[in-house]
Amino acid sequence: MAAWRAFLKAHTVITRVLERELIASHQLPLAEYDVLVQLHEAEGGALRMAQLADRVLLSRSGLTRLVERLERGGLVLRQACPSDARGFFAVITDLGRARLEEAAPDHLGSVSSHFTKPLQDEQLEALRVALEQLVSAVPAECAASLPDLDLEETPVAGGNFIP
Amino acid sequence: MAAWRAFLKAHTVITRVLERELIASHQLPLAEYDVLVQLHEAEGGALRMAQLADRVLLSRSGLTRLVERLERGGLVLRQACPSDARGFFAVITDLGRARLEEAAPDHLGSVSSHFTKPLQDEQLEALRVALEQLVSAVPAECAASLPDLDLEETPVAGGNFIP
DNA sequence: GCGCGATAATTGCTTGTGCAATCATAATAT
DNA sequence: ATATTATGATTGCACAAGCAATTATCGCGC
Repeated sequence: MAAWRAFLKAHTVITRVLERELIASHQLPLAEYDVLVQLHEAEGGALRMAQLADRVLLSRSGLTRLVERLERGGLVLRQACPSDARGFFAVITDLGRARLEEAAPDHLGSVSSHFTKPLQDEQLEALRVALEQLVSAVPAECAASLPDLDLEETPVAGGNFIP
Repeated sequence: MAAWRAFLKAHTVITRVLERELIASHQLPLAEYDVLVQLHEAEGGALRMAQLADRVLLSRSGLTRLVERLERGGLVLRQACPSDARGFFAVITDLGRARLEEAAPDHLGSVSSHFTKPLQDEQLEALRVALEQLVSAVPAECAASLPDLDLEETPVAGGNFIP
């Protein structure tokens, strides 16, 4: 139980600090930063909406609006999927990459100082293992009842992006 | 970095599952449950608003409305502090205790099956230690800039409750 | 080929939440 | 004593996010 409390507290505290720091230094909310990272890491800088939603741990509707905001800011654009008329890609723009590369060092620094550095290497590794264990331990029934949160990567029709 | 991602994912996934289960079984959001627990554990079933806010990891304004809701439901009541006319106590009612005792077993079961049980005892203990370390590692300047989140328990004027 | 269930994404709606500003009261200093 | 500053709590406001319902399209069975 103490562990559970610590888990909740650590999450809120660290999350808030990181968000503050990222906004202070680059006017970029964490959620938006995360989208940029995921797109940047993805092949062709593009990802289907559903996949992206899974990776940034957001409901599908939440992602729709988030991408909307980013599109307004010119950091991302939406592009219809050629092979599936229902699908859309979110694609990172040059401006998006620029902003990301600008913000990344500071944010990585924040994560390091508030998450990585305070722990010893073995502690960090143990943490990772334990947390991944927790996620994969969530039984299938539960996962199913969570509308918008896939635990395993779900492949999406329409394949990968061809720019 | 993998550890950080795992941390975020574990939190969202587990948190959502627990919330769903608690609502499904007892129509009780996690935040409200948490308030009841904190009050129940507190001496006299009462806590000053600020203290309560810290314990449930909520901003002060957030807590104001949360207590408002609970008061409407009759699970909690607000009571003026005799020694400090600015202060208020949130006090758990009998109905509140009843609802809590009703919900607690199921919720504890949920925490156990999604958090405690999947880990070995040593893992869990290591997790607790690491997470507490993280929280206490947050530097004072950062903590100060977080408006509504005290890391150390702050004593509050007006002392404890005398029913 | 046609209809029917599944799937991708969005939209309406509601709600919970943090921040900044506010009000009232207490504590402190002069 | 009084003025100034600090503190406890609340309110106005804006916003992000989930859920449920909707729309459009795909793919399967017959």
